[in-house]
Amino acid sequence: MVTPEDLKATLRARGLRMTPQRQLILEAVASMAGHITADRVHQLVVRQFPDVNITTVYRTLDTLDDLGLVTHTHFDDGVAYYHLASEPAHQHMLCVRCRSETQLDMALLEPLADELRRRYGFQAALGHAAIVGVCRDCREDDPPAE
Amino acid sequence: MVTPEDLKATLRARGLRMTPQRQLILEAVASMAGHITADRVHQLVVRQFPDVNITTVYRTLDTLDDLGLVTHTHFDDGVAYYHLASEPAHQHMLCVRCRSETQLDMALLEPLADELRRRYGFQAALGHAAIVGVCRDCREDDPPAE
DNA sequence: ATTCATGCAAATACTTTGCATCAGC
DNA sequence: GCTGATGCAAAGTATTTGCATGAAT
Repeated sequence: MVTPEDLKATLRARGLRMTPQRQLILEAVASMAGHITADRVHQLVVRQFPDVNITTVYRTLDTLDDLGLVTHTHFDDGVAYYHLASEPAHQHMLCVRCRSETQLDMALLEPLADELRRRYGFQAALGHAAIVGVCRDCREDDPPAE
Repeated sequence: MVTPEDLKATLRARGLRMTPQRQLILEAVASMAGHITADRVHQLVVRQFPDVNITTVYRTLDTLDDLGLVTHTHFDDGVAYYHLASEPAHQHMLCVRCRSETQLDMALLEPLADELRRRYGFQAALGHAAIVGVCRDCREDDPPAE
């Protein structure tokens, strides 16, 4: 859990300032167990402070990402989904047919990450993009080609 | 290699029509060894036929995707990158620091795909999204946290 | 002749930028 | 008071939609 004091300290270490907006936006991300979009963060923040601008939300999420407090993930729609960096690493599988999401044990990705590191020296952020495909139920209805 | 006749046959099987635009757009995708964006396809097509509209490019790429002649991939910028479906399956690793791309042997992803199929019944399209991370050279300059 | 495909313009969704004002330190 | 942060408006990028015209069958 990231307290306002933690946030302030982290900001100051970089010469940045603590503001109510930054605190609110971090709290909004934290309030969401899973992922949240900039737009949704804005909706939540505006309930309490109607004048906070969506621009500030984008800028702040970017700042928090730089600070390492949050990270973001892309599904297959070009939208950035944010979550707390302190959350346990995880991954999602997204069914392109029914749009259902299945949470995934990150341990399954470790062997691949190790292999990429060993073979290519590449430090893969495998949680960064959701895995898309076709889920079991949809395959039963109409199996994909491959 | 997809000939105009192949295209026509594939289209007709679905009650769709053969048009010069569709042929040109498919050729543009084929001409590019790797990935190509809708915008880039448009640039290529317009050289020969200046009046072809970008809307038609988007619609046609979508149609070709439905027909299974092309597929698309997302990197980390929300842009769709297209390539021929008949190309050998492959994958890219994208360095978020230097934006360099490394081609990847798809065989490395097979174990993971198998595991996801076995455990979750999920047919993953692992080539659909690039793997982002930090490449060897950038790690040497400034290693990432994890 | 029918009906799908195209071109054009406008709209949409997400995100970024310029700039004057405001507020944290 | 200095300088970074914010709000607002406007622009930017990728993509989609409505509709009248045009072309494939």
